[in-house]
Amino acid sequence: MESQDLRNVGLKVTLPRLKVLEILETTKQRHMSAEDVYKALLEMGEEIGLATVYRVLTQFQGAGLVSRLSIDDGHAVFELEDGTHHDHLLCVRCHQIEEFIDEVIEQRQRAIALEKGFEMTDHSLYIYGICQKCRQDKD
Amino acid sequence: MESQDLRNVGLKVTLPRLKVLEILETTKQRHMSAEDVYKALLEMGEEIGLATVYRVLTQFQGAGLVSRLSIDDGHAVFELEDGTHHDHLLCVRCHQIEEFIDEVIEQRQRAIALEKGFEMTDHSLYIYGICQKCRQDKD
DNA sequence: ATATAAATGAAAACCTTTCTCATTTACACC
DNA sequence: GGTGTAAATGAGAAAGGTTTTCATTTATAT
Ligand SMILES: [Mn+2]
Ligand SMILES: [Mn+2]
Ligand SMILES: [Zn+2]
Ligand SMILES: [Zn+2]
Repeated sequence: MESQDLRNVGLKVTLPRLKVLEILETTKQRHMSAEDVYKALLEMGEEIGLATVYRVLTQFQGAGLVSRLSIDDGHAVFELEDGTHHDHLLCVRCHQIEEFIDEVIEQRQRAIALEKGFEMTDHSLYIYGICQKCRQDKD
Repeated sequence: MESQDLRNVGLKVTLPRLKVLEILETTKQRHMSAEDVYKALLEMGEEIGLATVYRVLTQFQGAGLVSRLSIDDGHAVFELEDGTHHDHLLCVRCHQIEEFIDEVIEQRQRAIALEKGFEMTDHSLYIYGICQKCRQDKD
């Protein structure tokens, strides 16, 4: 049960938090905006305010339950944290998101930070492009 | 003279465009937000509206005179285009920006896009961290 | 059950960026 | 050098995603 997940990270067990967690765990799309989550809640019959959705997602991020991607167009999407770091490919046509891991890139990033005297705290890498399906549909 | 630079890219020579170009060429900080440029203009005694600064910077970008970076916090910064693609390291303390080029990373990105069937149109890579100076100051 | 601190909903505020529209300006032409 | 016309500008409004405010509701410790 998710109640324990919430208590484990020091959050009180409330209906909005349980429902948001449920959405994230059961929805087919792994990457969701706050608006996506909000709409999914409405469809589910839960009248939870958008402000609360934002608050809950931000708390989840702080608690390490979800991570937030900041897409170029000033739009954030959230995904359940699974412990494995990965980066993203984004289709500029259909907005589909794919994930990838590349240890060579990770390594080079660490080397560059070191070279420049930076203590790396984070990094973000997005590859933008046109996905296979969109390229077939028409170009 | 910059007038010719503007004509070369098909832009009429106007005072706002000349002054914005002058700021970008003479300021010590290579990476500037629209607000930064706007303030620099005010200090220079030029009363150019912020909307115009945004318009001019966007036109310059379209013309290939400047490039725009989208930083994580939904903030854009502009820099004079010098023809060489590069990526950025950002200090999360003092917001200093450093640049780097890494052909290994560039190559891997192309390979990943290919692997996933994406036609890459762009990519953005930011390494966040604490710069050398900020680490010395106190940690 | 009760008290208390925390969480919520609704709406307003925020912040950066873009748009609207009346006014000004650049530049081609005479 | 004037003139006409389309383009550029400034001020402010609007946009759009996100955060804040504040009165009300809720979770949890006692
Ligand atoms: Mn992901
Ligand atoms: Mn740069
Ligand atoms: Zn696509
Ligand atoms: Zn620093």
